[in-house]
Amino acid sequence: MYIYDSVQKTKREFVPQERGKVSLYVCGPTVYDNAHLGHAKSALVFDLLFRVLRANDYEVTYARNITDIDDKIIQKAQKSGKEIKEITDFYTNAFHHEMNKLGVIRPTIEPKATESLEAMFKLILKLLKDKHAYKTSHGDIYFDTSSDSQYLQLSHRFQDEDDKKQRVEGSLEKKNSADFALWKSVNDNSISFDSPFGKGRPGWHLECSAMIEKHLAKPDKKFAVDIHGGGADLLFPHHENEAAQTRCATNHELSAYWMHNGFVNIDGEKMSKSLGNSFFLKDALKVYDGEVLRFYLLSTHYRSNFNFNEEDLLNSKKRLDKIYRLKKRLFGLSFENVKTSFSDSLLEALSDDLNISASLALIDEMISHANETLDTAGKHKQLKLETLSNLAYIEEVLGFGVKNSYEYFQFGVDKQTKEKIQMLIKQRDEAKKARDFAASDALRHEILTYGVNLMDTLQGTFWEKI
RNA sequence: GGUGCCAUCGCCAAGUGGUAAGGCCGCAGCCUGCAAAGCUGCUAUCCCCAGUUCAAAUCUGGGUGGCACCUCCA
Repeated sequence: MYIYDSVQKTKREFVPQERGKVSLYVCGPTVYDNAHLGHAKSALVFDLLFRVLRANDYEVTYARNITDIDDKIIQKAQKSGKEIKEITDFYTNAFHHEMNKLGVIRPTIEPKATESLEAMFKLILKLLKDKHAYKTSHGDIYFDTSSDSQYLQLSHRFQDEDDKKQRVEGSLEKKNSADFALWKSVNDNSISFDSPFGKGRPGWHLECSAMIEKHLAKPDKKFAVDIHGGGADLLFPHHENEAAQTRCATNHELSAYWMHNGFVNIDGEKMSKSLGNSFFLKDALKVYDGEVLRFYLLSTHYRSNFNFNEEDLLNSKKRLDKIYRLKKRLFGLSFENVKTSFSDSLLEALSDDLNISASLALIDEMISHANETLDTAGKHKQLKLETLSNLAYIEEVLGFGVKNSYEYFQFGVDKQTKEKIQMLIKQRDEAKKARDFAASDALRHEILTYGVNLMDTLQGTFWEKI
């Protein structure tokens, strides 16, 4: 398996620290609002990585955190008068529900910040003891970036001297402008946690380092985890800061490989609430089948920036449709797993830094070949078994084609409409039998007004939502 | 201003030194009562200029254009 390491900026062979075992940590959502398409993209990319690692016979421990301590959450709580937990539980549940619809497998561990406070205290105490952190007169604790000679090497940056002075003069008793809060003390009645340093709240960056130490890190290894992932924007400052804390507080580096997924734009513009084009996943899921979104969001290489637009989504759906039509052609056949060269090729493509394009090309070729053979030699049993196995493999590794074909093609059509369509199809079949093509075409026209396409096959007439 | 990324057919998009994958759209044909679906065939020399090389979309230099990050952010 090969992975592009966005810190070393090269694609290199993936070798885990422990033979056959992989630890993977991905920065998850802050649960103060609904998940948007960018969250979906990130979750999907690492879901694919998770699946591909497992298909390569690795035993994977995959942790994706839930940030449930955050200023935005607190603001929301104060404004709405709700309890913090009420808010974070709501959005955490919504997130899980939506991920489920996207076919995202639950990570092995989903640590929460609120459950990792002890691990955070431990890190802070160690950093204070070793003079990598300092306390201000207000009781805040900062990480001293000048105490880490390797600071900024992860994100390949250097410090701007002028900028540095300006910002430090500005406020906060910070030693260096880049110093970041490990602990923010709270003196009033707002929400806080008790700690060895008094009441306060942890800094965001600390959370991930602490969870990794608590759940994944092994003391005798050079790196805390094998792979650390997240959105491209997290490389700096979030990952830089995480890496610095871990490096200074423990005897290991944070991660052996770093993976960053590209951003999702909408119609060429960055998603943002101020622009009003923020596309919440829950809204997209009302209009599109979760798997269509999964397929579309995964259809471009994970490192590229992704430009979301409806036209591309619909084109992409046509490609997924082909998988389901083939599946439909083989409906009812008993499954029997057969080894094929296709699965090897597919895994090879995916194992090359998740080369999805090469994988989809292989899938399309497999589908065409299967359809061609089924057209000419419909009773080709071996081919049918192989094709079923291939489709099963695609389901397992890519999560495409996991639904029932008929349900897939009827997404978003209510029961009443379905019955109506069935009735019209029945009438049309009768007209066809009577060779009254004028009547049959008129009925087809009527059915079309429901946004439905008809297909006459040897097995009968089927319909698909367009 | 600093740092970095990208530029391949009308659209989406692989390939990163050995002579351009795949999908959508389009055209022709097979199949079909007609369609749809499916199948077959056809469609690009890779932003521009210069260089390195037997060989470059792929490496180097210079342009042009787009984008991201610079301490809220997947």
